[in-house]
Amino acid sequence: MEETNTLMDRLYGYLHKKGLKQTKQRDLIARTFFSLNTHLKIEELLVEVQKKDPKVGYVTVYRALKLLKESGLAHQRHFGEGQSLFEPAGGGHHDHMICIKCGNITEFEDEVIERRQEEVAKKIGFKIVSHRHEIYGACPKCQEE
Amino acid sequence: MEETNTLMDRLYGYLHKKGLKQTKQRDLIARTFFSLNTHLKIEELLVEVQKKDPKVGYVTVYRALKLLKESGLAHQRHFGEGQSLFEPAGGGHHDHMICIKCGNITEFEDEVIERRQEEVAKKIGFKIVSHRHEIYGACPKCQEE
DNA sequence: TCCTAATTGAAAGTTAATTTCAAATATCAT
DNA sequence: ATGATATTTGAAATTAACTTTCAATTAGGA
Repeated sequence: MEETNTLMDRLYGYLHKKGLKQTKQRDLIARTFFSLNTHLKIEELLVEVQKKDPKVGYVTVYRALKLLKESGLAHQRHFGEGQSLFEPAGGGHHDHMICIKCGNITEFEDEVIERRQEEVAKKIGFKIVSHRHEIYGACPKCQEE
Repeated sequence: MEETNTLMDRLYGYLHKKGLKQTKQRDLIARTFFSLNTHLKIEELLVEVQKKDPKVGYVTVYRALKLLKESGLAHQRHFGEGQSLFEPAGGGHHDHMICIKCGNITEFEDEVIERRQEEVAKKIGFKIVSHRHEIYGACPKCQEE
């Protein structure tokens, strides 16, 4: 996968810059994460990783994701309650629509909302650093039933 | 406080309807919560409640807030990480701006964003049940320094 | 007042995240 | 290639926030 290799290179660059090491576990975890290219719980990624190497433990996946987050290559999301999800930080900014029935997550981006939000903040003199906008409801598939 | 009494009446109505009991602890907790009228962690509300009655425990505050939530008189929010916050559900819907320096929370509501969000969802056939829109950054006061 | 179901509070249990630590491993300098 | 050394790994222990359990207490209708 093309994209995965680019992201791996970025990871190697970060590791080198920080004096950290390249290990086979980290390599496997990051590669798996990037190629799945979706929103995953730590446990879910662990399962995928263990298909390749059953000896890798939860903590190693946990730490690898933490590292990816620090390096800017992954985002950690906290939808609703429960475990957090990680997603590769490939494209630009986007927000999320979460199906409360099947759990499916759709990304969206809307220029009008983004701009309007800037205006709302400016009006009260608030300086935006980040934001999250999540829409919960039923995806098309789950409305059929 | 006028508003507090109205909310207390709504609570009593709910309790009666559900066959639940009116107790001095619940009364104190709800009254304190409504009169503070802000975003509070369970622990924070506990501290306030204990100023009046030191014997009230964490679990009782926890359960009282759960009840207020079920009755629609409080909303539970999960900003960032850590503990959740509860706020009285007095007014209508609103979203939040959170200062990442001082923790101050400002509410906002914008018709343009609300409407636009409906359109975005409609476009992909997603049926909105709820949403949350949080803006993180620096409040006016924290930008001065 | 009495009876019964609801409530309280302390302690125990749960869930997800995080830290600790000894053994293993990667990288740097020979 | 070899050795020295700092990093990494994985299991187990710890933490943090929330939730449940259970015996004793209390509210409120009969």
